[in-house]
Amino acid sequence: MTEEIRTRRKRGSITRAEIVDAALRLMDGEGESALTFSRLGAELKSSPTAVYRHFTSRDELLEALADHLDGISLAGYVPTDDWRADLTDLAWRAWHTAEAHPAAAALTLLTVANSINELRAVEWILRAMAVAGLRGRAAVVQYQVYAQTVLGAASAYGARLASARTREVADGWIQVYAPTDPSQYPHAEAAKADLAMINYREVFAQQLEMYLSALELTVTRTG
Amino acid sequence: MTEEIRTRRKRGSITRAEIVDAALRLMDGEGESALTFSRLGAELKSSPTAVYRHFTSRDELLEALADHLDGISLAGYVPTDDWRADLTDLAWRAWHTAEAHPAAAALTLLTVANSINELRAVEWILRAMAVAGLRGRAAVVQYQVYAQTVLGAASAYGARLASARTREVADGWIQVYAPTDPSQYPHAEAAKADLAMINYREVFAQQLEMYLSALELTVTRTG
DNA sequence: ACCTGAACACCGTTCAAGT
DNA sequence: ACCTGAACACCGTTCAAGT
Repeated sequence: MTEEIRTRRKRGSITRAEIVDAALRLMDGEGESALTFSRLGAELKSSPTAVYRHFTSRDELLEALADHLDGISLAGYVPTDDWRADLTDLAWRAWHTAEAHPAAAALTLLTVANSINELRAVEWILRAMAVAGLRGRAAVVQYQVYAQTVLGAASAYGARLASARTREVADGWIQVYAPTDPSQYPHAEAAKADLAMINYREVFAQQLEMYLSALELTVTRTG
Repeated sequence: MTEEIRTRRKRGSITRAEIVDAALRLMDGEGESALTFSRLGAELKSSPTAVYRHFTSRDELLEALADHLDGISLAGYVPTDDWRADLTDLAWRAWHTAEAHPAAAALTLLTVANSINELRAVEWILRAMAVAGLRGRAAVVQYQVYAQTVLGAASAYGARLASARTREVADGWIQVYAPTDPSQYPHAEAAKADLAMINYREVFAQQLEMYLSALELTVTRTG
């Protein structure tokens, strides 16, 4: 039993950025369930309710967290004149962010944040589409297809890592399917060993390559 | 003020299927926040704790819900010898399930359920890959790419519909981006009108078509 | 894998009062 | 968009007792 000693925090000493950092640290360490006002207060060495001076609700905090993850992904990114290299770079940045912050990525990557770093991402992706030769509606549709492909895969990866971490299962590998009556599922049964050995990074690499090839085909057919 | 009258439910009169149906009805009507033991009890005309005789936790109920959604998607599906038609059919079935049950789809579609209907889906998709000419590891990787593409898009769609429903925003259209300094984001600024008019069904159709074309190319190159 | 009501530890949020 | 502690309505889960 240690005595809880806490000196009153000075007026204005808590910032939104500090709160978002604390929230991310909690989720990285112990998953989504660790993100409570009580735990945040302890992490910030303040009262749990102090967070309400900076965010009106838990949802608003999550929106800020989504923007923060976008910011992490984009940090240091510099566009080039090679659209395919740029879209590959941006995709792996999202993937690595999900890998570093799985619980937060699973929770926020699929929601539209309408925030500043999301806008920066939109700008860079649309720029790459323009370099590829796409304009107007076609460029916007491809932005959506690209974003859906990358963010869907990254957040699924985050969800798998987060649930694996809480269930103490090995990372990156799918669980084995164990049908009660294998003869009813011949293809799944035959693929059992390969299903048990899937590496998600390789699947993402394949998915990205297929999308970019299809995009290149679309572009050359149009241009 | 109406008097709450509830007769004791008979032993064995509550089934897992009935509970899952009630859970889905609650989420369809009022979103994820409506899925509480208290609301479930009211829906089942039973004690909230009766659910614990059939599921050991809320998480286990969600796993059963995930399986139920897979079952809804597959209902009436009959495979053919046209792999491209089959993969298109299965993809739109997932999409329409997300459209009919957005909150439940957003919550469960991205998690691995390891359940019977998920196994049925794996079997049908691997069968289509086999018809396309893929075997072994290559078939399993393509199963993963396909599933990630379709489920990522469907659950993102569900999440958007669910948040639009709770926020009373029009369905199927993206919110307008409103940058504070438009000149910093020239491509996003120029695409503003098109971004505001995106139809997600069309984006999904495009994404699916691009994946299937890329798959066809892979297959013909290999075979 | 029977159904119920009371109880427990917790959670997000509000608000009057302190600096 | 200041920080705190008490309070409120709720939530998932447990458990002894009823059928």
